[in-house]
Amino acid sequence: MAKPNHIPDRVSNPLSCFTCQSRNRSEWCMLSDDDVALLDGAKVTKTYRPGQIIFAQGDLCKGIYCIESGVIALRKTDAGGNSVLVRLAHSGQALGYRAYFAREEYAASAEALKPSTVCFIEASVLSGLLKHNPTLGLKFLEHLAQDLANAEETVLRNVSLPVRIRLAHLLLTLKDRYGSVNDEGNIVISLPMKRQDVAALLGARPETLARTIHALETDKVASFSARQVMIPDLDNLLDEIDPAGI
Amino acid sequence: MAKPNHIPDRVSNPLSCFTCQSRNRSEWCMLSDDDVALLDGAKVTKTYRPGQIIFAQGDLCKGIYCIESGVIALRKTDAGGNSVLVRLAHSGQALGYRAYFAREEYAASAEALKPSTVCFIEASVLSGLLKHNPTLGLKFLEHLAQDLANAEETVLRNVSLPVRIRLAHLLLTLKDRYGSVNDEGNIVISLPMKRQDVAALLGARPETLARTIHALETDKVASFSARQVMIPDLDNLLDEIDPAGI
DNA sequence: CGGGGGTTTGAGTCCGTTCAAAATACGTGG
DNA sequence: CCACGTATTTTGAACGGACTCAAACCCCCG
Repeated sequence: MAKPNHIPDRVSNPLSCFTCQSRNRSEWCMLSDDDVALLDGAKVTKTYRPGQIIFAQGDLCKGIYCIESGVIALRKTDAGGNSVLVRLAHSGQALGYRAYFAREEYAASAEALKPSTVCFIEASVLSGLLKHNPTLGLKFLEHLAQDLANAEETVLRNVSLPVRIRLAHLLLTLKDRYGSVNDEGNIVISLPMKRQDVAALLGARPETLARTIHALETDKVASFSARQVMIPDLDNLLDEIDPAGI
Repeated sequence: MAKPNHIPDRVSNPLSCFTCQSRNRSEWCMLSDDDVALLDGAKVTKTYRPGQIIFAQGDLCKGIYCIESGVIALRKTDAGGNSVLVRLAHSGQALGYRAYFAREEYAASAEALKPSTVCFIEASVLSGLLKHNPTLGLKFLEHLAQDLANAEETVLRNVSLPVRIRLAHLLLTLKDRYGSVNDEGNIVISLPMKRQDVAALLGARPETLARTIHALETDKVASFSARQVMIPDLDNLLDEIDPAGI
């Protein structure tokens, strides 16, 4: 009677919202102690292993999720089976709020890329908090507005820039979260996903990505091995994005 | 001392928010009479002729706009001069709320495509209304969430569908707002924009659009003349989008 | 040590782009 | 209302980036 692998583990003794470090970096940071207590009592915490699905595109939205730790990919697929990776979500970020506020079904699937702990907050609890706390709504407004800016930026980049430059842009943003500097002073990025997903994030095929990676290595801009990216000189990468160096 | 053409006309005797038909179709529909009075007293109404700019990408956001009548294009341009048309906005819709809620500069320019009347509401007035009316914030949350869904849908379509099918999709949505049926029972769409803008909406070059239009005409799906599109049989258009007819 | 998913490579094709020129529509002033 | 100049749209030819399909290669894991 082993548990099927696709069922996440319910955490029986989860972290309290009061001590949750992620909360301070999230939209919940301004809640009163009473409201945090409410949140804490209502949340359901689960853990997901890489590949497990938190919610699937088309599912009814019954609340929103909050990532305590881990990395989640939001993947969107069309009728023809084509798919893109909309974005990555990290600890402290909410999940599923778009569908919640639009009163729609999920327009994307959420899949754990790393072992992740995620709390679920039911719609009724959330709507209570929102009525109670006007600034909570404003936080979500800010978040959605920035998501929208990112999405529109992506539209523009996808139609106007070749894959090579889009990849350079992506490495630059991944560097901030997943980058470090090694002994030789090179920037090293530990990618949280496989090649397929990097391609899906760029709106390109895996084959195209492989070729583009090869080209960047030939030009000494970056070297890739498994999920490690080494960038010997950041200026070279920046030159990709802005050849003129303006 | 004629007024320069790029300066919009300030309307000295504008329509009251109480009688504004557009308000009922907008996020403002649920305001109390007191709040409508506040809005009415604070708004500044201007008219714009085709080509005039309501706000420009990079400008500081000092409030939001509300379209009383007309058609506005939101255009986004990158450093290299590439640009896409993000969306069209119509009477009853707000403008510039993304920048307002994200506390950012405008990420796109708003340009009148048709003669348009637009009201401006200052940030201080708006923030007062938002504090006062939690449901106003929820309305904007819903709007932003739907905008985000559209933007992500656009990302997916742009990377996975050819221009021809994207154009078919576009015609289908334009039909709802700009379409009518003529004497012979054909659907006729009066495009509110020039070819360049249709291309920018598809994320394609004008030349590509011209060729694609030619192809659709050859296949008897639609015929284009100036800004009129005639669709003799809607099924043909639907077949473009879903060739299998599933 | 043998699968099997993921990645890479190769060859060929297609779609969309670029650049240039011709045709057409448009607005403006006479 | 027509003529003119300008902007837009269309057409053509050639190029190129990304895709498809297919096979080989590689890990990684059982």
